Amino acid sequence: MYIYANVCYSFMKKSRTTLKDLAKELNLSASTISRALGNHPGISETTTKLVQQKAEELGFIPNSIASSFRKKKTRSIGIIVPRIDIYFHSLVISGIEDFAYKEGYNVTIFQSKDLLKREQEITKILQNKMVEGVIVCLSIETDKYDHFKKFKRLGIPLVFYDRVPTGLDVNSIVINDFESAFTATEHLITKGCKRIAHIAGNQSTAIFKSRFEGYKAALKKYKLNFDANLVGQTHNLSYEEGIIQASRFLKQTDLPDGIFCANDYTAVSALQVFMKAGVKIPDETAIVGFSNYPISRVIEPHITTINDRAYEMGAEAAKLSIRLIEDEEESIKSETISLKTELIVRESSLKNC
Amino acid sequence: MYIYANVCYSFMKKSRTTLKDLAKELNLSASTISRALGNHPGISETTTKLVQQKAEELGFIPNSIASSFRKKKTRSIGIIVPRIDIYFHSLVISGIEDFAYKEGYNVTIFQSKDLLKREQEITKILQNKMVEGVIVCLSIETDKYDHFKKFKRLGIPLVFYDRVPTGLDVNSIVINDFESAFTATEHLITKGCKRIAHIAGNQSTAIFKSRFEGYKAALKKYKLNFDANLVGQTHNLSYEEGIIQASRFLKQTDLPDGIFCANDYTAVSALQVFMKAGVKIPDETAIVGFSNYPISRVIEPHITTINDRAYEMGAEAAKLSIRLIEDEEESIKSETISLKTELIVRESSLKNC
DNA sequence: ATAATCAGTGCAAACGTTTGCATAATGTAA
DNA sequence: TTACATTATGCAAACGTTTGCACTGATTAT
Repeated sequence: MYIYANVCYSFMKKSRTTLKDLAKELNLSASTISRALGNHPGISETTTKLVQQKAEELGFIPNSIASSFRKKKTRSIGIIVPRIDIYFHSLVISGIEDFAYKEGYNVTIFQSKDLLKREQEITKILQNKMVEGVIVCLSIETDKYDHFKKFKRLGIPLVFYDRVPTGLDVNSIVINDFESAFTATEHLITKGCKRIAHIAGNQSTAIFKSRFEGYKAALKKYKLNFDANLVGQTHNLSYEEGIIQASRFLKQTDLPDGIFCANDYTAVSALQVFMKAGVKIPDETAIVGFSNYPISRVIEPHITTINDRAYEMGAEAAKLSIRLIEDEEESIKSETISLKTELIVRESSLKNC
Repeated sequence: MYIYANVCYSFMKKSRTTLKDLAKELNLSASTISRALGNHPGISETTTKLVQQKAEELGFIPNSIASSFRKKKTRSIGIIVPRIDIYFHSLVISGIEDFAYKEGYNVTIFQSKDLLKREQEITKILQNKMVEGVIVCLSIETDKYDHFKKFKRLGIPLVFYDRVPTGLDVNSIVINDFESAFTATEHLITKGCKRIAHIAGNQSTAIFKSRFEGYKAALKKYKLNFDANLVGQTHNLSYEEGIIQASRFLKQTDLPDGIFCANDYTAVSALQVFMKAGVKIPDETAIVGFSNYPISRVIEPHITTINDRAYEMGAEAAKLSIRLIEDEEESIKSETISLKTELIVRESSLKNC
């Protein structure tokens, strides 16, 4: 006795309709179809209409892989960021995606997780001609740049943002950290602060070094003493490190009457540590942060901070990248675009003076 | 007199070395090269070594477009999110990217910007066989799902997360919002709250409706009155809307002694509005939020909240998507994975009872 | 010694689209 | 009418890789 089973091959390849199918259907050549769909001027209007209608009817979907392969254009951009879930980067990516979308490009994202090794792996993947341009924010570990050299040889334009290679001739989008920090510190000074502390980021990273320099330059300009005891070095500007440094400031015999923090997280720490100790913010100590994180406009008192233009940075990066992709005569010169930041004044620095 | 210029065509196509180049160089056929590079068992060890060494030497980079084209496999996944710069989504994407990267897939990201029309456009783009799987969080406007149907016909597996189509048989990763809200409310009740308010999200969105239902169910179980005056409906759970609703609660003759908020932003609003009015948190009014945003563990008092497992949600979505892509016999059944949430108890609900 | 097996390699087609060039059909000017 | 320009379409190659099949020469089994 035998039992016959009726097997249903649900996975049978649903083969798509191709150009050729359409061609056969309409008794035209594949080339005519291709041109008609692309609104090529050489094709008569009637044929064009006919083809487009039939394509719609048969649910024709062009195989963009085949097209990319033939045209050697993928219309896609690769992005390497340390992590996506850092607010700053998510904003930048949003700016990139928005601009790229408008221009008909799509974006493929990779996280280096701040590991040099992973960053190197990713560059290898991206070189397989999957992307026409690459936008990068370096991992914190990155201290050599050989893995990026191949892109140049392959004619794939590279744009860096925020954390950019030092001493190299590259395209980059940055803000002027020095100037921004100077402005922030100056703001505290004009509000009457005389003894201004700084919570600093990792000094091996150029941007945090610049912020520190900007702070010192402002002090110098207004002839205020620089006191090393009023500088709290941190490794990664975390909330917890901010608490440690602010607590250290609190132990000084002479309290600082202003604190410029290299980011908003540590500004929150400083705010909370000082308030808990009974120090009045901003009247006894004013506080300025950096980056305009969402929390800065929510925590009380709201924190004065620097708008670091993350979204615009992304949009500019995409714009530059696409220009470099599409420019016939690939420019030899590299470009650095520096975005104007903006001081957002809120309660945390509004002392009556 | 003539001046001769030496023109340097810097844009001359730097043509890559191809398989054929390698083949010619080594007097082997392209197929042998291809197999050797893929460590095909049919090729002798000596030849394999030889080829790989030469490939390295000539800086051969496989053209993955050609490979994708031939193999009909792109190893890439498309993601559609409302916006990248919402912390929740950036976490989910991080989870997706991490898992996908480990499996050798890459991810291409699109933002619907919460617009149905843009979502529809994106689905069209994604159907061009650029991706093998698609992961989606619906736009807030989306109330019809026809634009997703083509994916099924094309055999491209679709996985939804968080905001998923209602009444449709789809793959999805969600948390149990009902149960989570129930737990959160129950927590307030066991802390002694008798008059519990709720700041609710848009009730046309399933997840916020479920949270509201969970809140009501907990009240019912513990025989507490449901008071419509203690429910603040919002459109998008923004910080500002939270302030409006919390202020409304404050005007009641009988203040709520507990507030369950459908997200952490509105929990912050409630916290601040009540504190400013001199209400002691948590002793007079306890507060619980939802989603475990970074701010909830930073603001003082720290906010009790629900960990909504965003990262894990992404990882699970990627895992399911890849399984569906690689499974030969494309399963007919669709799957819904519900992740366990977790109540994170912090100061804002720790009243002495 | 013959047949069968097997390891190692090559041939050639295929994937679906695009595009330079050729061709056919029509219109226009001399 | 002839020559030429114009318009609309088709032909066929190309993009670089992968893969089924065929082939060769060597080894093993009968």
